[in-house]
Amino acid sequence: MSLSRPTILDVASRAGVSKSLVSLALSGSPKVSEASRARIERAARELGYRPNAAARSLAAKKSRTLGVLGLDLHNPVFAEILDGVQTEVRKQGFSTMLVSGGDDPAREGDEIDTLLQFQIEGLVLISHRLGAESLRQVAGEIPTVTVTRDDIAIPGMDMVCNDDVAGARMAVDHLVSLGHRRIVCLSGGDNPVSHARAQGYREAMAEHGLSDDARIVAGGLTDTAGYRAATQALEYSPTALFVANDIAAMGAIAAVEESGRDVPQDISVIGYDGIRLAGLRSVNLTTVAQPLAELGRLAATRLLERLEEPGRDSHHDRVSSQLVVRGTTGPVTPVPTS
Amino acid sequence: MSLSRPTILDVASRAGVSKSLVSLALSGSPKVSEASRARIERAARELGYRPNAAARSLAAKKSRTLGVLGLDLHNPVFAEILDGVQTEVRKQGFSTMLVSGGDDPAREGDEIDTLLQFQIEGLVLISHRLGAESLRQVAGEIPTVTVTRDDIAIPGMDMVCNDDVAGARMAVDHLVSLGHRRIVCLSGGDNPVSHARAQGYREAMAEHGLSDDARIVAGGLTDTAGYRAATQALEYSPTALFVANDIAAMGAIAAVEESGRDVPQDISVIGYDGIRLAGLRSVNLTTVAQPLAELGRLAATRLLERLEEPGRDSHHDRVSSQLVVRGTTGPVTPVPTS
DNA sequence: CCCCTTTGTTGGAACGTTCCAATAATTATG
DNA sequence: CATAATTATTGGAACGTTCCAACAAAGGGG
Repeated sequence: MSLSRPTILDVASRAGVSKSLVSLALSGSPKVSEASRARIERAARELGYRPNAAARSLAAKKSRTLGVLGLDLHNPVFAEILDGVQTEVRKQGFSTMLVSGGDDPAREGDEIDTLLQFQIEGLVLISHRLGAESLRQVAGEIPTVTVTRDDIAIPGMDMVCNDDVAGARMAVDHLVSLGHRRIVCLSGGDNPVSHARAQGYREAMAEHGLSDDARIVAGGLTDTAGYRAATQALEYSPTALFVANDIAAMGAIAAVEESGRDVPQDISVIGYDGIRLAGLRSVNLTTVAQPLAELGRLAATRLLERLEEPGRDSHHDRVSSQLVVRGTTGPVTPVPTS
Repeated sequence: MSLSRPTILDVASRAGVSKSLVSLALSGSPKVSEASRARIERAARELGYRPNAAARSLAAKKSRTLGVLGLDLHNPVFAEILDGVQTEVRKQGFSTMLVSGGDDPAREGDEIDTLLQFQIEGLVLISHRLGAESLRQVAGEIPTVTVTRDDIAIPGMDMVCNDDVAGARMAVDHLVSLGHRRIVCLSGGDNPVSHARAQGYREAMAEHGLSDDARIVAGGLTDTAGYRAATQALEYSPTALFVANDIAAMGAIAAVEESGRDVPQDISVIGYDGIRLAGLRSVNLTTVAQPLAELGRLAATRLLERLEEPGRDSHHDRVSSQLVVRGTTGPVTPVPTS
């Protein structure tokens, strides 16, 4: 048993060629004779040779690795986007290095630093909380693409997101088509995404001539935030709730049910995001589904394109979301005014 | 604006010292004078110097990076364990490189290969599907710890898991204490974890003198598998279901409710794992909770310990799980035999 | 005041690759 | 059959670190 890993030199001497030829052969160069290639491949296999990524990256000055910064692994939205990113990145022969910021926004900077130490060639930012300033700085240093965020445009940085305003409208349209008028919006708090969704709600309500019925309750993007906001929203005796995201919608449903009302019999609830969880049988949530994996795939594609062609203009993709009707929305039932 | 990143040499010349001293200073060696240290740190800061991890790993022959192989990012169990791993690993100044196998078990081998190319120093395997053969081979090549699996003992490999047999017993004990007798187990299919949980069920039923009531229905670990298995289980007209994991339990609840029965009024349901999701208000699932983050933290600790002391004996930790009573289990309601 | 220790500091040799210019071997061309 | 053109192969110089042995400078003891 060998003490240390075999290197390219071991392979070379076993195959009876120079290290350079081994390097050439293993990288699939066409100018290696069939005979040599076969012997080299055989030698490599026999020795269990595995290239040293650190040495490769050092010599080639490129790591063929992309960094991904995500907010939080528990967040299903993040997990599903990441999945799309990974798929595409791998397909193109790159690797992925993943870090997550956790609850401390300040740590996101450190995490990016770690990624840069590993000589990543590009950076995917998923639902991050970087300010315009830091974002600009990062994007200046390395090709960057952000996903789910389109509030800050930076030259040379690509953005991939869904159209939150349009999505929110779809949600409202759906509810209105079911006969709802008293639709309350449970907002997701003070962040760009939630603002856009609330904006779409307002616009759609106006279009339907329901501006007077429009009510926005301040909430958040978590289960408990949804619960609290819904509890508060019940004071407006709504027939439907448009909630800023799926997780909060689940909290809202719990609040509605605890108040003795039935979903969707008494109150319809619609979420946003289209996480898998929403499709589970016992959840069965109507929602505006973003093509999450597709967002990730697209982000990876844009980033890899930019690596090919560094100076190109910023791409700004807006993919369209889709209404997925499940069991938490239904027609208004006429209130027995007895 | 400089064309390429500053190196240690740039820092050295700016600080007026040799590259060696910079290296020493930046790695916190005590044998650097205060004056030099200050100047070096200042120079590094001014240049925006960031060490090149590839070069460092090459020269030092260690990467200070751990690899993590997980089954699937969507799986909340995995995400929560990973969280624990990351926390601990980072605390010790290591980085983490994450890959996931996806649906194809064969790809897990490739993924490990990628990790090894990056010169990872240790490997954390979370709910993987490697066979004994490959597992032995991997563990022979690199310090390895597996989480949530204790069926294959390999010398030099550490294992961290919960006691599934004991956990399943707790579930049954809980149900029995509520007066249940006709408790059906929805198994999680043909894998070591599910076998252990079914085994615990059997043992507990026997202890309570309920062997004659014991029924195991073949299921799976997904939402739909739980749904189907529950549908089938209803034929035994049970008063309670013990389901192999939380996700399947959610499917089971949907099946019970669709059949017109109420949870927990007519049928109690208990899951296993303790994913956060189970705690959401609208889910509110009673479950046997594994300390998932703790499992991850412990795995990382064991692995890092092994790096310190390579030859040591295998550790085999079995952490205990905890019953978390929520809203899906309740006392048996006497059947109106009318 | 010389030698010895301690404290700082340094240059050079790794580490395992890739890349390039140079060479060797082979085939085509006149 | 010599020479040119092509095709295969090679050695050496990077890449940016760490580590080590060696050296300089400064105190301390005799």
